[in-house]
Amino acid sequence: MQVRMKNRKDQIITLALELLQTRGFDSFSYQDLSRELGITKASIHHHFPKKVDLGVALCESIKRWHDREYAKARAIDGGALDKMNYYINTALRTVCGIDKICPLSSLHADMATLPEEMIRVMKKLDVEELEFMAELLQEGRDSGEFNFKGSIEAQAVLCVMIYKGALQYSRIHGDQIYIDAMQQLNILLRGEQEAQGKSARSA
Amino acid sequence: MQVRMKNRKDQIITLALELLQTRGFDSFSYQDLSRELGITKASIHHHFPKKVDLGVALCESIKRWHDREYAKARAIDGGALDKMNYYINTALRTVCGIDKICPLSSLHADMATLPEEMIRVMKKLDVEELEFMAELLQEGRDSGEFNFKGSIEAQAVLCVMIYKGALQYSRIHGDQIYIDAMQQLNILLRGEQEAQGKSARSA
DNA sequence: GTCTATAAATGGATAGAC
DNA sequence: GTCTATCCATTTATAGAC
Repeated sequence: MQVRMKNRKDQIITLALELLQTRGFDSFSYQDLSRELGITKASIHHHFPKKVDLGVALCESIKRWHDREYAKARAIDGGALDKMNYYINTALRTVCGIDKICPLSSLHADMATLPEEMIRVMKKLDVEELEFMAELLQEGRDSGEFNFKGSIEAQAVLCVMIYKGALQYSRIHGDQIYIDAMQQLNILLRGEQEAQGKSARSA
Repeated sequence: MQVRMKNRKDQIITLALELLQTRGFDSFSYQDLSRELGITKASIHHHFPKKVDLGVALCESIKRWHDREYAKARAIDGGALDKMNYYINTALRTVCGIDKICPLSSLHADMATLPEEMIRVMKKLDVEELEFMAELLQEGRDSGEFNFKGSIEAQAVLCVMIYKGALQYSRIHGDQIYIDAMQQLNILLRGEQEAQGKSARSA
């Protein structure tokens, strides 16, 4: 599956990220990593002495992923909806596959048991994601592509909750619920306009 | 805090539910329960031999809570929005307080590690919640109180994702994000109408 | 960087006395 | 229904050899 090309540290992070998204930070162990990588627990401890070290590395990895995907989305040749679509339905959807949730959602759920260091980064990642959404919403509203009511900030909050929730629910109830949620989000953003034809039907 | 009036079994369930909402099913132990209740682990095992037994009891408790609150909401003397408001902003918001998430959201996050028995009930609870939302949305649309676009089912999915997400985010980022999300949900449901005055401003 | 070995603590669980 | 005592597996973590 994975073309053994990265160094061990990156291999561990890649696998740990996957386990974070499927089981949660508390619910995967050094033993899980050791088994799947074919090295001992002690070796993992060599790269990440304490689990919190691994946790912080995971947060940093998520941060890099975010920055990379925000940049790719911004570079999309198209409107705000195209950019948002790329981020949600290509970028996020791809790292989640059929059985994983957004890594940030996973951290949210484990909040009460996470070390303080991880909480701080997690909060920052949340804020950055909301700012990115707000940026796209502003762009879409300015261009006339979007027609939602209410403040940009409140709408950004709504968007994030919807697509993260859709990923969580689709893991349990299958693809259709994700499709439903995304289609409804589309309608919601476009406001008065039609979903497909963009043909304004002003009463 | 808790007026020692219920039997042990109920005391355990009450506390376990709280721990489920704060830490997640995998991340609280018989030891946690034992410590806070002042009885030994062995005593807890007497009431719930295996943890899955406790888990199933928790699911059943959530189910009873749901049925009770759905009934109370339906009995509200008012429109669909009042009923929805009761369920979300009174019932759910109260059991979550400032530091807890919706118990069903907690189970969602732990999905990969939960025993099959719990998954089955969890799915059923999800479906029932979506049906309840759909019922309120239908009522509101019929009465003209709501003006959202798209199918009832898709909109129900959206609502659930929004209020559950709002509870998760507010635990991390404080009340304001919850208020923002709820206000935006309100606007979204009323559609063309104004949020407060209900004065139709049909262009 | 990886291993063996091992420690110390925790978690789920059971047996049997009171 | 609650306790003491105990078991076994797992988890995080460290020491030290190769």
